[in-house]
Order: sequence, then structure tokens, then C-alpha cells
Amino acid sequence: MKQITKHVIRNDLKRLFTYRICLIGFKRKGFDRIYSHDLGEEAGVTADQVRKDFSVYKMKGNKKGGYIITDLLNAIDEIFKYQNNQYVILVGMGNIGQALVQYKRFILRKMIIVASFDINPSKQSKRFGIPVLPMSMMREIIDKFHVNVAILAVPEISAQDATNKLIDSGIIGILNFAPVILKVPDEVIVSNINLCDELESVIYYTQKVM
Amino acid sequence: MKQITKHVIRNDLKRLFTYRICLIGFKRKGFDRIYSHDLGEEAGVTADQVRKDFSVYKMKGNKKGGYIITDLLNAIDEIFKYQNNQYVILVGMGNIGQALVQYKRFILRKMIIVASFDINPSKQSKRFGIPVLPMSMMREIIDKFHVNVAILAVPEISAQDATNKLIDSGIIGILNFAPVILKVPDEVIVSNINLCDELESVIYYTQKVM
DNA sequence: CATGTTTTGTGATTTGTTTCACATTAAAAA
DNA sequence: TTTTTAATGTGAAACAAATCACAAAACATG
Ligand SMILES: NC(=O)c1ccc[n+]([C@@H]2O[C@H](COP(=O)([O-])OP(=O)(O)OC[C@H]3O[C@@H](n4cnc5c(N)ncnc54)[C@H](O)[C@@H]3O)[C@@H](O)[C@H]2O)c1
Ligand SMILES: NC(=O)c1ccc[n+]([C@@H]2O[C@H](COP(=O)([O-])OP(=O)(O)OC[C@H]3O[C@@H](n4cnc5c(N)ncnc54)[C@H](O)[C@@H]3O)[C@@H](O)[C@H]2O)c1
Repeated sequence: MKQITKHVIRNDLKRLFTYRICLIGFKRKGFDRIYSHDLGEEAGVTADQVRKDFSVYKMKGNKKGGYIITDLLNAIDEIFKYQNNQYVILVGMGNIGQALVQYKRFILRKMIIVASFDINPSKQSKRFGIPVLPMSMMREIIDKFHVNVAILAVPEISAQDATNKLIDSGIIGILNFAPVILKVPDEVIVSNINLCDELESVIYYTQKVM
Repeated sequence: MKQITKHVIRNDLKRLFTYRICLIGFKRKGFDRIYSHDLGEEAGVTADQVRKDFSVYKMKGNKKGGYIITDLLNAIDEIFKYQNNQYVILVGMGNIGQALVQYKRFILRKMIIVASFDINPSKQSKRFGIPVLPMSMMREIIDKFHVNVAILAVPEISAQDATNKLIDSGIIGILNFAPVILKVPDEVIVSNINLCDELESVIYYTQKVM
């Protein structure tokens, strides 16, 4: 077990995701070229930052002519290896879990929730488009679909237990919604979503402004 | 309208939130003092970082004796001004909106969703513990409860429209779940939650590991 | 009461990220 | 064809964040 749980997603990678969303938007509007300036405005960063990011990943544009959108999208896809669907599982079919399994955009981005798990048998009988299974079936599903990543949406009190079971079953990446710092081995990636913190931050900053 | 939408929550502030969660946990377990080392382990950062953060905000501990947990919690509360309840509204009572209005932890942290809004009249008749109102009542509620901050959970296509209406009605902080960069005036704070990006990042990092 | 140990507190240093400045290039205009 | 303009590309500089190193304090021990 590691002492320091790193769950930091590099900022430039986050920006690449943003760029991709913006680029898809521009493409849909009929553009096939884009200037760093315009992409920056849309993505909420400076043009310098855009060019620097592209420079780091060796994406080339045309002096005076801007960047070709499909080239950029291909390059980004290459960085993130988007050939195949990525299968994930979800644990905890409560309020937030049920919202997530119905989120269409995951599928658009080739991330498929193949099954969800819950200790509560009454959840297991409900229909959400994907099967809701007992915890005992976790390993079987993980092996069958070669799942590496899980979304964790169980109550705080159960989060570490569920994490242990996930790691035991072969999971090496967790998107964690419980406001808890999970103890995991070095090689496991954890990314924490803490909506209270986010909302509180916004409140904090609005009060600074006034 | 500003070109560069900054919606960055400073890193040390985020850590303060984490520290608070951990400190509350320690307190509940019966501790009243804590060493930077132990807090760091729980919070997933180094002991150095903990001490540095506290040093910046002038929170003092006792050489050899560690920090007094209630002192730290009071100091953090002071930084974030936690005397009063903070009222917020939510727009878009779809899958994610419904999960959020039922999230108890917001209330624990004194953030109260006083009302939600939806264009769909069929949502307006449903019961979720808080009223679901038509968009036309937004200004009235914002004024009545002195609301500054909104949670935005409408489809991407409606996000900018809804944002304009929110800002028009006096909102100056938005927690945005739509995967869209919102155009807002300089003084408005936007914090974007992009769950696709987060999940994709985790997948990306797990594939790097292998 | 001196000595050793543990822990805080913080300036100095290192590392990482963003911005700046400008050379380079390609297209458009003269 | 030459000049001007508008863009990219990237090393250097500035800035920000994290880590290091160690002095200072407090307590424990003999
Ligand atoms: N509701 C929200 O909007 C929201 C927002 C942010 C974070 N969260 C966090 O997400 C988590 C879930 O929140 P929720 O509101 O959906 O809670 P919930 O109580 O509605 O759902 C939790 C689900 O997890 C299941 N569960 C409990 N222990 C389990 C275990 N050990 N293994 C498998 N399943 C288990 C329960 O049966 C239940 O279906 C919590 O940690 C919460 O803090 C929720
Ligand atoms: N479902 C998820 O788990 C999830 C996860 C992350 C992000 N999101 C994002 O959150 C947003 C909502 O997702 P969802 O799954 O809840 O969608 P949804 O379709 O279930 O709900 C959207 C709700 O917004 C209402 N609405 C539409 N236009 C409106 C407007 N102009 N003003 C007020 N209300 C309006 C609709 O009536 C509906 O009730 C989307 O942008 C989505 O990308 C959803």
C-alpha cells in the first residue's frame, strides 16, 4: 500500500480532452481548419497554450493556414488510443449510480458500462438497460470483458471495502464518487470526484468577488 | 464576455477541503490531536505539504505535540466562512439533477438546494423533497433566498441558454455538468465537472501502466 | 538538568507549468 | 516580384507549486 495516493490527471491531458470536444463542435459547424486563437477562445485557454500543447505532442499546423481539424482529432485519438471500446463496471446503483449508467455520452466516447453491482438484492431486479448483479459475480464479469476500470458509487462507509473487492478482482483504475481517500496499492489509479468540494469552491469564489 | 474562462480552483484550497474531511474523520474516531504525518497519509499528500499549507494560512501546531484538530477545523471554517447556510438552485431535473437534489452531504456542508427548475412541465409535478419550478420563477426564488450559485444539469444543447438566463437573474457562480465551455462575463465563476473526461483519464492512465 | 528524540515552521531549492518573445513560414497584397 | 500580414513553433523567462533541509521548540529519558 502506498502512503501518497496520487490521483492527478495531468492538466495538458485534460486540455486535450477539451480541445477534442471543441474540435468536434467546429467540425459539425462545417469548419475543417482552425486557428489556435479560435480554438483557445472556445476551450477557454490562451492561443499560446493551445500551440504549446500541440507542440509538445508534435501536432503540426500550417503557418498562416491554421490547423486541420481532422488531423488534430486523429492525433488526439492516437494519444488516447481510441480504436476499441473500453469496458468498465459500476459499483453501487443508488442515486448517482443510476444516473451514470444512463449517461449516453460515455457510449459516444466508447466507454461502455457492461454491468453494475450492488449488495442490495432489490436493486438487482431493477432494469436500467444493463444488468445489476450481486457482488459475487464481479470477478466473472471483469474477466469476461477484460475490464480494468470501475466507477465507484457506494456510500462512504462502504467505499474502502468495495475498493478492496475491486482490486482483488483485478481492477486497476477507479473513478471514485465517495468523499473518501481510498487506500490502494501503488499501481492502482484513483481519480476522486468530490462534488461537495466543487460546489463549495464555487461558493467560496463567488463570495470573494463580492 | 471574457475570452479566457478561468474556472480553476486553487490547489491548496482543494487540499484544505480534503484536510477537513480527514480531520472530521479523525475527530469522530476520538482523536483531538493530529500530526502532519498522519493527516498527510490520510489525505494522500506528504507531511511537508500539510505543514506548508497550514503555514501559509497561519495555522499553528505545537512542536512535538502536533495540531489540535478543532483548531484546524475552526481555522478552515474561518477561511471558507461557514457560519451560515448557503442557498443554491439547480437547473435541469434529469438523471443527474435528480441524484444531486437527493444528495444529503450538501446539507451536511450547509449548502442547501432551495429549488430546482426545469422547462419540462411533467418534471414540475414530481416530488423530490424540494420544489421543481418553471423557469419563469427563477428570478423570484433567487431574490427571495439571496442565491448566488447554481448547479447546471441541462443537456449540452441548452446549457448556454440556461446559463444566460441564470446570469440574467443574478447568478454569479455555476457548477456546470454539461460538457460545454460556457461563455460568461468576467465576474462569473464557472466550475466544470466533466465526467467523461475524468473516466477517460483513468482509462488512459491504466493503459499507460500496463 | 543535560541529552536525545520528535515534531513543527519556513526559507531555500527544485520541479513543473504557463506566458512571452520572436524567428519562421505561407499567403495575400501591392 | 517584393512587401506586408497573419499565422505557427518553440526556446527562454516568469511564475507557481512541491519538496527539501534544517533550525527551533517541546517533550521524554536517564
Ligand atoms: N447522490 C449524489 O448526487 C452524489 C453526489 C456526489 C457523490 N455522491 C457519493 O456517491 C456515493 C453514492 O451516493 P448515492 O446518493 O448514490 O447513495 P445511495 O445510498 O443512493 O446509493 C448507494 C448504493 O450503493 C449500494 N451499496 C452499499 N454498500 C455497498 C457495497 N459494499 N457494495 C456494493 N454496493 C453497495 C447500496 O445498495 C445503494 O444502492 C456516496 O459515497 C455519495 O457520497 C453522491
Ligand atoms: N446522466 C449523467 O450521469 C451525467 C453525467 C455527467 C454529465 N451529465 C450532463 O448533465 C446534463 C444533464 O444530463 P442528464 O443525463 O441528467 O440529462 P436528462 O436529459 O436526463 O435531463 C435534462 C433535464 O434538463 C431539462 N431541460 C432541458 N433543457 C432545459 C432548459 N433550457 N432549461 C431548463 N431545463 C431544461 C429537461 O427537461 C430534463 O429534465 C447533460 O449536459 C449531461 O451531459 C450527465
